[in-house]
Amino acid sequence: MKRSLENINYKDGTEALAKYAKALAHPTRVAILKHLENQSCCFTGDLVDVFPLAQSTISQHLKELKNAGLIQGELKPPKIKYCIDQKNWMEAKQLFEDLFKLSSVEEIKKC
Amino acid sequence: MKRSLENINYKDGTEALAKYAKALAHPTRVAILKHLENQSCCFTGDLVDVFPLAQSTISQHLKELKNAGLIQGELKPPKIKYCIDQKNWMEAKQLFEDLFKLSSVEEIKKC
DNA sequence: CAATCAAATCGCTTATTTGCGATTAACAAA
DNA sequence: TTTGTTAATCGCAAATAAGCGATTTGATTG
Repeated sequence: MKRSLENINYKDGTEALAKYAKALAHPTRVAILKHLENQSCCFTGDLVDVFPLAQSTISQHLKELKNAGLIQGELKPPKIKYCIDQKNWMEAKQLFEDLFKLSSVEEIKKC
Repeated sequence: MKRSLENINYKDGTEALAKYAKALAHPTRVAILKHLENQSCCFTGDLVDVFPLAQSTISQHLKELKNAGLIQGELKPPKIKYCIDQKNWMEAKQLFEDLFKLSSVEEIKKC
């Protein structure tokens, strides 16, 4: 992929929002998060039972959620308990809120 | 990519949320939306001035935002005025709100 | 009709994502 | 130390996404 040489300077929070959105950009990952919310926490093994996906695939999705900072893994041998990462979860919540806040007030009258 | 033969039945709203998140999963598209919010509306030409990206690239991003339903184009010859699609924008807002609502209340005490 | 201007689309390249099976690593328990 | 269980990682294939220049389309104006 040819990329623009000059790297773009986005406004504050834009890239962070995109990062979180990317993590949410797959239905399985959204479903995992919803499952985490309902079950409080869960193990990878549980998810393999819930979704018709291979263990490696689930693990990969968990990895991406972890990389984005939305979840964290707590070692509970012989399993790993995944939980929502409250700090980043709240940051994401705020970023999405901010994005949707503006327009809902201003857009209607101006557009 | 080998796909699971059985297609997964996600809970209501999960795939819609993932669809919107995917549209937001690129900083340029987030920036475009913020720009739309600030400027009320804009033309593709304007965006080419704002971002160091080719016209075709901007157009592609606009197409994806349009496909996701987040924006709509109004013909204002010889230009096209893009606006937030209020109906879908509100649906997206609601879906993200719902996702983030649950955990913020329940998760802390249970986890 | 011809010229013009904006925006979409095409064709191509490269990067990333998604998925799987197989293997490896990590850790407890026997 | 060996065994068993769980999750991560590797290596691969295929699909998508991201970017660009070039071209085409669509609508207006001369």
